[in-house]
Amino acid sequence: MQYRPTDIEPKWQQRWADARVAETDVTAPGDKLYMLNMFPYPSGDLHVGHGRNYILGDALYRYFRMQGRAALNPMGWDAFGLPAENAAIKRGIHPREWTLGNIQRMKRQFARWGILYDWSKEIASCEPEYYRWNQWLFLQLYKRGLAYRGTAPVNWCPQDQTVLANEQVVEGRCERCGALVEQRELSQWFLRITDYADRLDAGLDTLEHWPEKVKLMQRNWIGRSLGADVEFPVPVLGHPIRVFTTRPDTIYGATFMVLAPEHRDVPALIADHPDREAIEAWITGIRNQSALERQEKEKEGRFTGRHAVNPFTNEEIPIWLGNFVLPQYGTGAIMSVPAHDQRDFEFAQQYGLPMRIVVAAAEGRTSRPPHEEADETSALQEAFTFKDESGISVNSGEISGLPVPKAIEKIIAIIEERGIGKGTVRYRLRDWLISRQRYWGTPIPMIYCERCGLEPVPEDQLPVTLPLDVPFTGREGNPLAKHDAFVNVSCPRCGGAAKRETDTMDTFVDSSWYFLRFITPRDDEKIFDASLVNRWLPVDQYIGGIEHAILHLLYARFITRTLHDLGLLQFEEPFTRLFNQGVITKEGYKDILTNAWVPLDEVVFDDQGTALHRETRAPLIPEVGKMSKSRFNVVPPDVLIERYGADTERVYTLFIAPPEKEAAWSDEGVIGAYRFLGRVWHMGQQICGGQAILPVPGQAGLPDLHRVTRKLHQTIDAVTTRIERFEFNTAISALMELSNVLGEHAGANIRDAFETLLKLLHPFAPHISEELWELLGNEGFVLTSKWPVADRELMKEDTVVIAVQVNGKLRGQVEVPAPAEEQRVMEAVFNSERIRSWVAEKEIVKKIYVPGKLVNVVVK
RNA sequence: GCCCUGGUGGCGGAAUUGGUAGACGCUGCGGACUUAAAAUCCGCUGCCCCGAAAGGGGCGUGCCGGUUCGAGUCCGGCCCGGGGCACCA
Repeated sequence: MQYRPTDIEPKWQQRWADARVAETDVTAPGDKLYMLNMFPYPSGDLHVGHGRNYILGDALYRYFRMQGRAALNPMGWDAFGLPAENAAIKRGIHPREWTLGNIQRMKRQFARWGILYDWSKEIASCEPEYYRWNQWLFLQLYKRGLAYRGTAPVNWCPQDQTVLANEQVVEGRCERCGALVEQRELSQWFLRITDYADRLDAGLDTLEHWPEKVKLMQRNWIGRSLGADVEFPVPVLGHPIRVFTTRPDTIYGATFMVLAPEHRDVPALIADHPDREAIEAWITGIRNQSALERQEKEKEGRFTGRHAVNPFTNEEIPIWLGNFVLPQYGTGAIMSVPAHDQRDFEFAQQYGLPMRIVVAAAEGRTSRPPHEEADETSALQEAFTFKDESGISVNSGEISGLPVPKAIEKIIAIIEERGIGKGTVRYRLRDWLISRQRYWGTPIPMIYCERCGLEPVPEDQLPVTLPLDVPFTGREGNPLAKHDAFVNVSCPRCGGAAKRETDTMDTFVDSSWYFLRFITPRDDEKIFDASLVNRWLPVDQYIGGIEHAILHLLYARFITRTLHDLGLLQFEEPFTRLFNQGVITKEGYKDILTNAWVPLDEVVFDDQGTALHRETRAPLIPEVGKMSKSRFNVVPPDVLIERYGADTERVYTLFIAPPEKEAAWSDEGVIGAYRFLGRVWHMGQQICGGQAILPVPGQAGLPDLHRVTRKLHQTIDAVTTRIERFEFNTAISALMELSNVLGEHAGANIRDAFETLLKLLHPFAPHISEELWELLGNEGFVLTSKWPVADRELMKEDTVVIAVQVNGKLRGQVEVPAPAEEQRVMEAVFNSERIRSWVAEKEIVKKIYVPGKLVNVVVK
């Protein structure tokens, strides 16, 4: 019987569904294991690139099931967001309808891939049953002062008519639509994530099973830096200006001060300046710049005409304004040490400001700066940082002679003693702006009353339901604001007329706690059952794309901590193990002239095989990129499954490359996986048809079943350890090797070995595994059978081939019975004619024996 | 600029602690089966040289150098690709 995947796959998918194999009773005892794939945004159709993520998770899930673990593997939908609203505007479909339709399609696709989720726990963030807990969570944070309303310059996307988070601005453009982002001052809702900056940073050290890369990205994002706040007296102001520095040890070298143009003392400083108007105009110009513009501008400054006093040298130092000083970071003011900070150096060079060297290279440092000895600052070409033991303080009073770290310690002590500042820690992290002027999101449960002011919606009135009957024009901001019945409410405190908040929440709020809801998804009394959640969480294995390495994971870690502080959770880190899979790329065609991607059906080839654009006859270049509709390089799973089956897609997807790496899809490569499964299929048919009991003539006239057994146990061992290490590609290659060995013994009694192969194959190709398992007369699912255990004794080889080297060059090999004892190996080596000829008449200096591997004879 | 990665055949990729580089798969070539094609099966396939053949020799993991009996793996210095951050004081 021919291997026809389409004949068997739907049948098994149905059987797994009917038997509810993936449904987990979270109240039952057992060795719990919580697996989770990041819940997807239901954007519609899935391609094979998406498949990698889910196939990987499913393979792992099936493996753990067979290991006897009580594994939970739920799935849901990150269902709020902009694309649904855009679809409504463009095509007149209601966002809800569009979203639910996509969910149905994607669910069907998951089933076709043979992926098992516990659908009894399905959640969708756009349903009131889910988002009411978003609102509840918001109210708890509000009560604790962790949600607040603030005015801030925000990134405004003129195209989408909405506010974007810093992280949604990529190179000054909207992450979604690519429009140039503008700066606007708006009143917004924030979550005080900066209160947790230290804990979020410190917590990274406890995440042993997270990729180093992700931890590093988080660490950089939080941007913890240690330093000191120091006050510099400013006689003309009557109060000092506070600066933040990470290098208080260089304070003797602070020869000027630079303020952000937005600094609050600037108006007073320039009040009497003869060119006041020109400076004010310059400041206004900078204020109107977008973040991108400001970043790209050269360093530029203006002298205020005023001076501060360096509290250590007691010198008067000029106060400048500089576009490179950021108002949001530190105190918006810096002390400039041009000799030891590159930015200050450049600024000083540009405006001819003085510099003083206060750090010298330590003894024994190989590269010494040119100015040494002479204190010749003019010889400096760039700043010399020396931020560790390689630097020694000089010309710095009481800290002179100390290595930099010691000097920092001591100067902070002095600063604190003198009461002019203190050691501080600063973070790059900003508070999380969650307001969105958008319809398709969770309404923020707040009310504005003219008499009472800001009033939270009482908890017993939740959810604040998102009205469905709104117009979608794509203009003039949020459609919710035009829904009178939604907006006009009575104040929960005084009962008078009041207005509802029309901002909705950033969808990252939805995804910052969804993993908690999966345990008790239908609970309408509370956000989750704390005792069950504390048993099942943290998530044991979280799987998702690297694109969520910073924001989603950081927000989830933050919200988990706030719930911990509310006394609901006993843990602070939501995900114990994290795995980020790589993207799948595929070649597409790009027009040389316009640099635009060209659909495949518009590509023709000339005699030389050069790709041409059918329309214009312009040459095209093949280019590899992430699969996306705009690149016309997607591989739809339907076509693939129709032709080769889901098992083939699964095996190929996992075989193509190590899962964390980027992988290039190859249509030819798929055939290899298909052939492999075809061979397994035929072997199964033969064994089932009784062709398996006849001995085939081997070298000794009999099948080498010993070799089969050995290979089988080696494979059990290899597949098991490789799955545990996420080395799916080599796990599958081990199975191919086993199937090749079994193939050589096709006529022998390999039935037991073959059944074990089916088990090992199950995580990767579950349908064919179940089908052949049943064909061989077995009861029950392979999925619910027990994962085999390797017998180390049976894995051992009978003979050992020892490589023989002379002076490190391979000169031959000898075969000895296992175990390869040194004496026997050496005898064999020197009995070999061939090898003796290489060492003949030379003095043997040394013999090196590596057990079971090689012998190296060193001769003179 | 800073940080993190990676560089192995025509291609995707294998290679515990330094110990026979190229597993497994794709492609390509040759053969079997077939009226033919597809599918399937078998063999060969890193490069170069000697040989009719059996066989033998040399080179080879981005480049240069070092340590070692022995280096894809360790050390030093470069070159190139990918990703993240980017005036964060």
